[in-house]
This record gives sequence, C-alpha cells and structure tokens, in this order.
Amino acid sequence: MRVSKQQAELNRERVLDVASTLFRERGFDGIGVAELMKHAGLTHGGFYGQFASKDELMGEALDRAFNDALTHWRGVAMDAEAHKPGSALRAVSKVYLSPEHCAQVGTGCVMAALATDANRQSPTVRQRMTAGVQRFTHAMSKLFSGKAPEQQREKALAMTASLVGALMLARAVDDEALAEEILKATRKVVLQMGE
Amino acid sequence: MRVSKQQAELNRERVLDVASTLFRERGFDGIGVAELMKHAGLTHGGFYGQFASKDELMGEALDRAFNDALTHWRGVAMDAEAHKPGSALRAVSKVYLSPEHCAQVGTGCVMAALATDANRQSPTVRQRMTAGVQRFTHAMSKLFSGKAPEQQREKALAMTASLVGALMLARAVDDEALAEEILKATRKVVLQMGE
DNA sequence: ATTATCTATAGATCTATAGATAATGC
DNA sequence: ATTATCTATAGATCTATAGATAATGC
Repeated sequence: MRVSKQQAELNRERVLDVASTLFRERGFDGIGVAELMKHAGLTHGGFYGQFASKDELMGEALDRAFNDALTHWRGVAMDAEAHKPGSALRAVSKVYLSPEHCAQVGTGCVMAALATDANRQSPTVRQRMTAGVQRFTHAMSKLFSGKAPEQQREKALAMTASLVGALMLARAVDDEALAEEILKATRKVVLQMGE
Repeated sequence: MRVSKQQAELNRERVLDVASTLFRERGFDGIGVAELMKHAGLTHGGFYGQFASKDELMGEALDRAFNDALTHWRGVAMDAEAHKPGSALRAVSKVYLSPEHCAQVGTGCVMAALATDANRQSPTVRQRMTAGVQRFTHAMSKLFSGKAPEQQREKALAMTASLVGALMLARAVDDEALAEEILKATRKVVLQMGE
C-alpha cells in the first residue's frame, strides 16, 4: 500500500492536476474529495495525508491554473511576435475568444471558470485569485508596449474584463450562434484597444 | 396552519424574492431549500407545495432577477435621457460599474452573479439564462441608437461582456484599489463604444 | 520505525416525500 | 371537503478523522 516518497509526490501532483481541471468544470463545491481522489486513482482517505483540507487544495489548484495560464498566454504572444511582429494582441484575443476555448472549461481560463466561485470561498482562496488577476493583467499589459506605462495597465485591465466576461457569457448561453456573436463583437473591441 | 389562497400566493412570491437574492449571493448550490424557506418565514416541507423542485425554483428566480434588472436599467437610461439627452450610455455604465453595485451581489446583475453557476445547472436553467442575456443585450442596444442596427447589436453584446466581466473580476479580487481600477478602466472602454 | 495509503465511519449536510394538522372555502 | 403548511424522516451526499495495513528507508 505504501509507495515511495517520490511516487507520493507524483501522486500529490496528480491530485492537483485533477483538481485544477475538475474545479474549473464543476466549481469548487461541485466536486467532492472522494470523487477527486478517484479521478487521481487514489482513495478518499488518502487525501488528508497530502493536503490539510479541501480549502488548501482549492488554493493550490488556483495557483497551478494561473501558472499554466501565464505560461500558455506568454507562449501564444511570443509565437505570434516571432512570426509577425506586432501581432501578439490579435493572436491572444483570437485564441482566447475562440469557440475552442469556450468549449474547454476544464483547461481554459481560470478566471472565467472560477472567479464567481472564489468570491464565495475562504479569504485564502480569494487572496490567491487576487494574486492571479494581478499576475495575469501584468502579463497582458505587455501587449500594449507602444503606449505609456499607466495606459498599458489600464488597457490590460479593461481587456481582461472584456475577455473574461465574453468567455463567461458565451459559455452561459445555450445558443452557439449567440455565443459566437458575443465572442466576435468582443474581439473587435479588444483589437481597438491596441490602436 | 393553512392560509388563504391569496396569502399562499404572497408566500410563493416571497420565496421567489428570497431565492432570487440568496442564489445570487451564494450560488444555486450554496443555499438549501430549508434555509431558503426559513428566510421566507416558512418551513422546509412547505416548499414542495409551491414548487415542483429546486430546479424549477432556480428557473423562476432567474426570470425574476432578469425582469427586475430590465426594469432597473431601463429606468436608469430613461432618467438620464430625460435629464440630459444622449447621456444614457454614460449613466448606465457609471451605475453598473460603481463600487455600490460591486458590493450588492444579492440585488445586483444576475449575469455577473450566476452566469457560471447556470452553466453547471439543468438545460432549463441554461435556457432561462440564455433568454435573459438576449433580453438584456436587446435593451442595451438602444443605448447606441445613433448607429446602424447591426452595429447597435454588436456594440450591445461587447458592452454587456465588458460590464459583466469587470463587475465579476472586481468582486473576485480581495483588494478595493484593484477593483476600482478594473471598474474605471472598463468605464472608459464602454464610453468609447458610444463614439 | 516510519509513513503513504487504505477501509470504515462519525457527524453534518442536502433534496424530496409521507402523513398529520388545522384553517379555508364551498 | 379541500388544501396550505407543518413535523419527521428516508436516502444520498459531503468533509474529516481514526485506526489498520504494508511497503519504504534508515
């Protein structure tokens, strides 16, 4: 039954990966510890050897999702710049506001999936969400490098709000045509922020 | 114990009001039938004489919240127009993106409070959310009356996404200064949509 | 000997229903 | 007689813990 220290660490990482995805798909309260552990191939009781509480897991899963997001969006921006200088904003908005991102809740933007949920959780969870929003908007500000620093930040904040709101609404509606309309209209607005 | 038909209808309305507020504050799964009924001054078991299920209540509470919202925002727009023609867009964005609205989750925008939640509920609930988004954006399109019809709709959709995203993010962060920054940056973007 | 994981369970929820009660409305 | 509401409870969750088990790591 007992596994090596190394394997235990891998197990813990797997629980975090599973949680990061399933929390986004079903919400923090939409999946229990038992089912999470089952998805990670472990039993319910083993969880409390790896984490102090479900609340602690929420915080760490949030951090993980933000880390993955920053890596992902920096990559999208850098690839675009390498291919065609000045195209990063267009690339990021196109990928973020795509039907594909809309369909992938579990691996998609953590803010669009869990911002409302985080607001109803513990102070610790809220702090992690706040830190994530700060990190994300800071990364986005680099998409407006032609402008003054305070303008970069302002535009990054407004852009983030538009992206997150559009994705969340597009997912909320049970009508693909309407969802696509929302995404398209927001792509246009976000591109105008770069002008 | 039994009350008049008229009183029973008033009781049902009170349950709906309570649900509409508490669902927005805590999420659909964040409050149980027993506590909802207690807030309405009734007992747990009485609920099922008024509603077939909690799911049915969610749908009706959503409709109620959207009805209230449309009345409210039409009022804000009309008051502004009456006072100063052409100021409706500014007035709506100012009130929607205010710290006061940010603080009042239970009586505030139903999309910002429950869009993610609705995505995880039954098809019926999702349909009601979709219908509400259609109604809301249709009302918002009148704020762009100087433009071509298809532009009005496009701008209303993008505006709605920005408003909802900004409010949701501002509420999610545990930092008033950052929240105010998000709201302010988004006010600017929304006003530019009217130009 | 230590410890990662397991089984089993306590105690607190949750939705929904059954059956009793008592006031309304015919 | 009908019915709006009540009390009580079934059955299914949920988080967290206690104690057993068996493999690791000294």
